[in-house]
Amino acid sequence: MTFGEYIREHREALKEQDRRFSVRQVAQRIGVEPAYLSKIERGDVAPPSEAKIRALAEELGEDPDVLLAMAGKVSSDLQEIIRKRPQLFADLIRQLKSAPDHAILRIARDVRDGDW
Amino acid sequence: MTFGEYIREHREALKEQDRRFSVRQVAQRIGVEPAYLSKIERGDVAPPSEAKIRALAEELGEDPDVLLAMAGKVSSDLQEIIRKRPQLFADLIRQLKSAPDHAILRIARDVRDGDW
DNA sequence: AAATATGTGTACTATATACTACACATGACA
DNA sequence: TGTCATGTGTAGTATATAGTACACATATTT
Repeated sequence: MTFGEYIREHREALKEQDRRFSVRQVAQRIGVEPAYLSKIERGDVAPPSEAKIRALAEELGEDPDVLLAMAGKVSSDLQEIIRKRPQLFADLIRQLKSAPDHAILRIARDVRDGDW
Repeated sequence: MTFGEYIREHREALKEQDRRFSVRQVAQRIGVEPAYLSKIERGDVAPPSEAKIRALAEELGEDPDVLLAMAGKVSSDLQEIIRKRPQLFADLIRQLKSAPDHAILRIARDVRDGDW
């Protein structure tokens, strides 16, 4: 499923219950032209900027990191974290490339709980 | 220290011992015009593409992830790893934002050794 | 039936990215 | 001293990114 398809699907679902989720009205709320959002949803143009994707995520109640990923992007705040300690993070992330989900989850939990 | 300054410094250092490290010759080996490399080193233009930065890292014996970071970029292979599991990695990386170096290092080591 | 809202086609535009090509003054060296 | 290499100034190019503006046919609402 492409970025555009995903957006369209979820926007239309919300529209069932609330007609404020038309292309035009969502476009207005996230600050783009309706024709542009329409083209994005149909894959006629590339996904929009990170800022617009974030606004869209907020509007549709979706996870911004997931939407950014579908758009082929990585959140700029994550990039900044990595850029500040490139060797440490590059090494760790490559190690985790083939780790199972539960292992990554557990590490995140351990770090959060301060078990280190 | 900027990307350009760093490159110039390290290239000049190598040039002391080996005159094959002139702007012209390095430029030729990494596949750019000498004038362009000159401008990069003086910060006259933005850092080059990821591919050229990698070639430069190879040529100067530097860590590509570090050079990419100085250029304000994050390696595309890391971005791809994150994009495949955005929630897991986004969460983990944000957790590790303020973790001390030794903690991140230890996690990477633990993962490598399979202690999980 | 009239007014209004909706989705989309077409045609642009502005800025950034990632360079090349050529010329030229200066310095090294044979 | 002539040749060759060196670093750099100027000008230009191709492609990507991130959109806008307007018009128009088709619903939907009043």
